[in-house]
Amino acid sequence: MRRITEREWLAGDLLPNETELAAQFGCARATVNRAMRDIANSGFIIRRRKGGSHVAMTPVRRAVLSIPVIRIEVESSGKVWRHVLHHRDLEEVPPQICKELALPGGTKMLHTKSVHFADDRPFVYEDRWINLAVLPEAAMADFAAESANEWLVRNAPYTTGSFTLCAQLPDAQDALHLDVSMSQAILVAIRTTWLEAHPITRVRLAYTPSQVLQMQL
Amino acid sequence: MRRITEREWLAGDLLPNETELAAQFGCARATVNRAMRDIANSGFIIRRRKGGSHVAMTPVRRAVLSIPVIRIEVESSGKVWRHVLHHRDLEEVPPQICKELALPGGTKMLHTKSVHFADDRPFVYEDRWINLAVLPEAAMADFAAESANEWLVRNAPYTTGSFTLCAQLPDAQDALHLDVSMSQAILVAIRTTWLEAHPITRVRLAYTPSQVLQMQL
DNA sequence: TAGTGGTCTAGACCACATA
DNA sequence: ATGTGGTCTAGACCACTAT
Repeated sequence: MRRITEREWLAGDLLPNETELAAQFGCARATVNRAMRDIANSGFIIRRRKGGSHVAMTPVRRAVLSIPVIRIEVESSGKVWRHVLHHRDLEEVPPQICKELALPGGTKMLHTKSVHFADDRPFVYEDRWINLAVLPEAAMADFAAESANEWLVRNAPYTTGSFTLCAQLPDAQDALHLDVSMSQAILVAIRTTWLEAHPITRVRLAYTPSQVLQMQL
Repeated sequence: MRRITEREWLAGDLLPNETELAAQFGCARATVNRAMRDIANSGFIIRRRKGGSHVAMTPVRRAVLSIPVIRIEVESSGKVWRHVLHHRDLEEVPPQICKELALPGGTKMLHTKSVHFADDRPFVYEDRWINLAVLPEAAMADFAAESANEWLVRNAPYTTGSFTLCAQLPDAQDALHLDVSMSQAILVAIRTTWLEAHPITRVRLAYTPSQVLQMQL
């Protein structure tokens, strides 16, 4: 790492192999392997069998966003979390969302709408669809007592998912629930999770205008 | 992992220790260690010496955003990338940014402004500060030929950084350079990178309104 | 104080991609 | 065909921290 950050080894350069580095550092090959695997995970080098290890040409810069349960997110900033369930019904899924989830048109899912508060100020407005075909227990869950967000984290392990972020102007519902004007930009996150090939849940989160997302490089 | 995703081991449960698991799987303890370290890194378990390994209470879900060089980002969507440098000057850094970078007020840095195009349509407007104290070579670089974005990726490895996303309405400069109205929400990313304790660069990227950020869970 | 994970070693065999 | 990283082993000692 020192040789890379101090530009002694430049982008594209071939590094010595593990055996050679072990000799240089006077340690076992396994120790070098462990270190280089960590460095490769962090994106600074590219490793290939037979090809050797190279300093990454365009260090793949990755930002990692931690997504805690919303209650934890609020409470960890020292505020009091509260949650109001506005809507809960079995409904036909809009065509666009059906397409997103690769489901046939006219499928019905559990639709919930709720607002999370931080110190009695709206924090995020959540519009969620839950697939009862995969998760029938959700029909019995009391989402007024435990938020759907938290219930799902505890009860619905997933194998894959996607997360999309965009900037929008609040629609009428967003503005009403977040208590903001319709002329301020807000962050909107759309998240879907899947258990193998089956969609579990699709949620749209509308954040209040002051919210930012902080990530670590 | 199977026992966690199939909810045989629930949130908070104590896992057997490494020696016990090695016996169960009929492998060496080092192999169990390697596997559990990976699982801990992916957020499913929490490990503590003497305390043992527990299934994470609120699985910290992480979304990973890949940040390629902007030219690559444009070209990988099949479009032609082009780049125009509008401004390049040694200037006094505004107080707010000085504070952000933990620099004394009145520090001077290289200030560049440029627009990246995709198929001749504005893609992102970049407003960047570069710390010549850490990176004197940047004073000589021709950012009209190679974008500052790309030059820095090739020439300025960093050790830490932060990445902040927010939704904003374009200011006059954004609107002008991106050729959009000032009443559409846009995504704005602010990114800083550091080499140890020294700030290298601070950039604000204003995206066009249609842009979204896609991440993998 | 004792038990856990963290780390390292010296050696071995294997899978894979490249020359 | 060959050299590289990938993985595993059996053992050892250490650092941390819960009890």
